[in-house]
Amino acid sequence: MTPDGERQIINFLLPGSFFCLDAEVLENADYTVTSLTPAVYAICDVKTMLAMRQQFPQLSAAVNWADKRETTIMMEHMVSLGQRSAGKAVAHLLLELHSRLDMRGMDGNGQFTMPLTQETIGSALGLTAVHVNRMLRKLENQGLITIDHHSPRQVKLLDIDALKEITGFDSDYLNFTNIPKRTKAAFASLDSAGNSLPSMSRTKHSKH
Amino acid sequence: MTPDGERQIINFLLPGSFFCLDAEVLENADYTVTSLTPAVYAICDVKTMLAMRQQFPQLSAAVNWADKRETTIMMEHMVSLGQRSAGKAVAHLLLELHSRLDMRGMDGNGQFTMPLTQETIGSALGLTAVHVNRMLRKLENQGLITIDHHSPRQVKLLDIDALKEITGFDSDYLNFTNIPKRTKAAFASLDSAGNSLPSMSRTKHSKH
DNA sequence: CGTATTGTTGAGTGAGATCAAAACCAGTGG
DNA sequence: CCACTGGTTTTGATCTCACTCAACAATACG
Repeated sequence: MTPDGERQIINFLLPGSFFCLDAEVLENADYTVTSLTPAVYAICDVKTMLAMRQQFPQLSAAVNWADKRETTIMMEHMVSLGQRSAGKAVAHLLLELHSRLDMRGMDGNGQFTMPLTQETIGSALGLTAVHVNRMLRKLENQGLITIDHHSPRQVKLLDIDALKEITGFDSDYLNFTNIPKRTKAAFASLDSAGNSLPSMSRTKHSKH
Repeated sequence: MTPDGERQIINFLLPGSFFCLDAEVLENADYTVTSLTPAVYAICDVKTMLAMRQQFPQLSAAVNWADKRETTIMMEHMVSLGQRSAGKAVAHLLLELHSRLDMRGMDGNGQFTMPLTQETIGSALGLTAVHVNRMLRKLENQGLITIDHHSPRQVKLLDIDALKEITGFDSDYLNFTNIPKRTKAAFASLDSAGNSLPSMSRTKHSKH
């Protein structure tokens, strides 16, 4: 929140998300977490977390993977905030939510329940609720989406390919194929080599 | 970069920054890193990194601390992109750069060298170079800053308190007092207790 | 020097904000 | 079952901040 009462939504947590991982190393956060729906969550205290990281390095890496994925999504949100027009930003967000839910099997071909109000969408994209409304209506008039406002709010993407084309949506930033080969290789060699520290880092100089 | 050639700058790396830590767990990044000035950097391969994390858990936590700090700065940039007016966003960025350099002793009372062009600032804040120019000129006319455009570009903040007041700048998000007590305590107890996994996580339910 | 990059300024335009009012809907309580 | 309430969506009219286009000045650099 800003001093004058505006808020910026940083990210949307979906089922399966880790959050507040910074509590491990940061004294206090300058953000808050609120739930838009009833939700189930688990708290893991710092001591447990750090013990886990020491005893199960690969599990620790997996947590880092999930964490970095959230950061990547944040970056994509920054692109929407800074570079995309209102219409594209709204459509992009719908595609993102659809994609993230889809890979957990939580949607049926383009349709998903979306508990976000237009005001909430606006707070995420830096737009007013009024303008979000106009953009949604435009997408609906273009035959790209339909929205059923009866709770629970349902969104249906009618032409995903067209939406992707319009917004330049590239799902690569969501579809990480899990831990990369180099990471697996590193763990494998660490297991066999008895944990000796490999080569020192190299120092390089960049041109302007 | 977007398909239509626009770019969004995610963050500015200053001397001492870690970057591309996601290479540990992500196959490929959808961002690039470029240097605006000659720079010196070191590469640490994944294997070395993971070995370090296993052998020196506290060093690992320190790296995570630096990493989370970057994420916090990104969040503040999202606030600028989504909620702040152009003038406030520009002033806020100047205050941030000043603060970050100040805590490394790289500025002299409000003055620092800033290799960013107005186009670069625009790409970070979602503004055009022309409008960044107007905002900078306004700040200068208000007697809040001066800029010397002879290379190396010098910025001087004449009234930091006024700038903070105007932009709602709160340096808390930069001034983390290093590792928090709970983290230190966790490490201490882990050292003495022989690394047994403490209590399991608790599951909770949130209301709507 | 000459050329490319960066900064500056003005005039006109437009995307999105603001203000305001009405319709719709989900709960609540009588 | 209905009236009442608060939150959400919808639409119109107006305004404004920031963009676009364009020209020129200043500076950097080979």
